[in-house]
Amino acid sequence: MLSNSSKYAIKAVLFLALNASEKKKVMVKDISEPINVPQAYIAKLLQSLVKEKIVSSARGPKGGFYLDETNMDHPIISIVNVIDGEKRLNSCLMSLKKCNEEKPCPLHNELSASRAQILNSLRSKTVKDLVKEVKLGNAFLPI
Amino acid sequence: MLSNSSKYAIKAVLFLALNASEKKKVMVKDISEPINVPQAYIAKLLQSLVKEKIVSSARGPKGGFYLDETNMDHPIISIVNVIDGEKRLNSCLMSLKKCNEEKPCPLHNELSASRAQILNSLRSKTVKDLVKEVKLGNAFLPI
DNA sequence: TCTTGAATATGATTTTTATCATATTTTATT
DNA sequence: AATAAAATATGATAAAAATCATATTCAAGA
Ligand code: FES
Ligand code: FES
Repeated sequence: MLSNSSKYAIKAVLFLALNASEKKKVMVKDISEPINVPQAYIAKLLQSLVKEKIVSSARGPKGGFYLDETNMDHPIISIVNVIDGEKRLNSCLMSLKKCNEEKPCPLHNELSASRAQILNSLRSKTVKDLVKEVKLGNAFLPI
Repeated sequence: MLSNSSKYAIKAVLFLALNASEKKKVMVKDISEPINVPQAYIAKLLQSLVKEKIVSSARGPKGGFYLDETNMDHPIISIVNVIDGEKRLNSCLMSLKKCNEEKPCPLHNELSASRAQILNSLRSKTVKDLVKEVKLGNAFLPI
């Protein structure tokens, strides 16, 4: 469904949203441990996210990663798109290509509605939305 | 979502259901071309499926693959389980482990219903069910 | 029973994904 | 300006998934 890398990235972004800010940046080594992802690995993922402006960063002493207000408004799918590419969640369930709506495969009619719902949630839910759920105690960050 | 291998396997099974029978077995080379999967690759997948009794086979001249009546009644998920293993569709969307229902991740509440629907369809729909849809012209086999 | 046509078992190779390592660049602090 | 602390760029290695190759086994038909 999602690659390991995407899962890691989502965890990291949410962790930052909850624990960092422009005036309290967090370094990779303080991210990797609580989210349980190897440091060098999450560092690389974060770099990709910074490049696409999904997260913010600053180097040098007092540097680190954080999310600014615009970062918080990104939909979760944008994280997945950066890490996994656009087509991962989009390909036909029976072939490697995307759905052919005129000639749907036998799984399409059965499953496409559910899949569309998932896509839709990932598109509409922002980092801020998920953070709110965690703050309300309705959801938890898995390690 | 599903691995390439699972998709290939599902295509092959459906192809057999539509084009083979105990008295009209089909050889790998006559399966691989129409479903557009390399021969040696689909051969290996079919061998796994035979071992788990998802498809039937016979060797020697006049041999080949086919589906008998019990094969036709297998749910699609059993194909996926043989090829991808049980946990592929089951892991938590944010971590590598399966859902923790008591402490759901922030994506869980949002997405688990849709995911459960998908699982449910794969569990309830049999090979025979999908074949029927194809025969009715409601669905098509992708190459 | 010999030959031939098929699946099967086994394993090698290639590609992709995941993971690790490090030299370079930037910036706050002294 | 010099130092040190951080991200960044880049690339190496390891593991897993996908793909390819082939020798072996089994069964039908001559
Ligand atoms: S055509 Fe296969 S899932 Fe849409
Ligand atoms: S999907 Fe994460 S806890 Fe269920």
